Amino acid sequence: MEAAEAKKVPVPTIRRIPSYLRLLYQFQAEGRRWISATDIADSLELKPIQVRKDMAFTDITGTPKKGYPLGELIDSVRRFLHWEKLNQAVLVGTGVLGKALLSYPAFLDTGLEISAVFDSDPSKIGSDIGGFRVGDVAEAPGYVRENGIPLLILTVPVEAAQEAADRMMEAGIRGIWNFAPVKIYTPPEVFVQQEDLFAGLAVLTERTHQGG
Amino acid sequence: MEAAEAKKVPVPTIRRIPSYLRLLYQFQAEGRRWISATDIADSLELKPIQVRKDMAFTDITGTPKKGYPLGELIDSVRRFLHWEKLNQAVLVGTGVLGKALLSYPAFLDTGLEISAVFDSDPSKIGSDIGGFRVGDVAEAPGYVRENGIPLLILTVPVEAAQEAADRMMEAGIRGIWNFAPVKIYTPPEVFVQQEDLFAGLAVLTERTHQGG
DNA sequence: TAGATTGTTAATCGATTAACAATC
DNA sequence: TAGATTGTTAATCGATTAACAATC
Repeated sequence: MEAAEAKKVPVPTIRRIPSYLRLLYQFQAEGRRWISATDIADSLELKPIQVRKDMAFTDITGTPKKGYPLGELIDSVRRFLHWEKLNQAVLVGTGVLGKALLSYPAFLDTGLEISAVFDSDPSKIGSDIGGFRVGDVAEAPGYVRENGIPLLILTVPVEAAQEAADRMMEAGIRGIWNFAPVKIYTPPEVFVQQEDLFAGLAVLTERTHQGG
Repeated sequence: MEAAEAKKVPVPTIRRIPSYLRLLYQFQAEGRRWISATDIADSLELKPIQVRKDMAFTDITGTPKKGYPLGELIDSVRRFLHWEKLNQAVLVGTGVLGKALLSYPAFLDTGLEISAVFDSDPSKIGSDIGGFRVGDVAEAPGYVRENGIPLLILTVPVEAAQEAADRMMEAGIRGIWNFAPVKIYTPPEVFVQQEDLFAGLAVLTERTHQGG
């Protein structure tokens, strides 16, 4: 017999929540104390019912007529995303995309902490990129194992992605943020978030040509 | 009275199709002539019925028992995405993300052509980034209007995104690929593809903590 | 031929939206 | 108080999956 499984939160809900959080910080900067689902929905062109349904997945409790207490709502949303604590990651692959992520200013307040950076290119190993000293990818698994790093940001070329992922999974990686435009195969306990620029480009070109 | 509207293709379908296309190029490199939905599904860990349903939105016709003729299928998929012809874009904002996109090697075969690059920072205007000479953003609307550029790649900071989008829409931009993590408001005829890194990060952190 | 595969029609599943009682 | 808003339960909508006849 099994314990009752907590119902999985729908992916579309998870994806909307960071946009709510950004808005909540804005409202906070404006000195607001209470925020209703209607306030959020109006700003993001969503329906209030959808915002309420999403918020119900966090542990916030609203107050009829007033909405949600802003400070508590921010905390609740951050806990939901696990952004209230540090999420340590190693980044493998210092091509243009890897470099961009290393210098991306907006990862503050997400709890994402890139704690080490690796590459296989001897001409890059030992160099400094965005304040990180680039290590030899051969040393990455040891680093991950010793420090119990849960997350891998994978920004290597397509041909190198599966091999790199395999080595890091052996070292205990639990989740992979994959920017290489290729499917990587993992056992069910390792989660892969595929970031596919071409999927986005496809939606752009297909939809822009509609009726145009 | 209206003409019968062509049924809109579901966004999840559009997003999967570039991954099919990459795989088809691989099969082509291996010398294959016929590809079945099962071949594709096995490689991508999808169900064959889903691949067949997706392919039905392109203009390919398969052959029972054999599958799809590979060359025709590639053409059909590229036409579906409008990647068989040039998709001209201007890029505004040469921060880390903009630079990365300008140097991103994988945009070949997508029909995306960045034809000009602009920034508002005087220290960047006139400089060379990834082989592009950076123009003054003030000149961007004129360039877009004169050349009939349909697409805008928006990689400016959050605070500048709406204003930049507004100027470019006045100049006739039809679709916006927005990398700034903020909602931009557009009239219904201008399509926005929001590329939100934080949405992806949210899925990664939420799912990786599940049961872990 | 027999069996693998397509394309179509129907069933299922899951997310969004609506309705509404409770309430500060 | 009256009205705006929450949280819950039900209805709708759209995408995925199943079933199956047609067929090379």
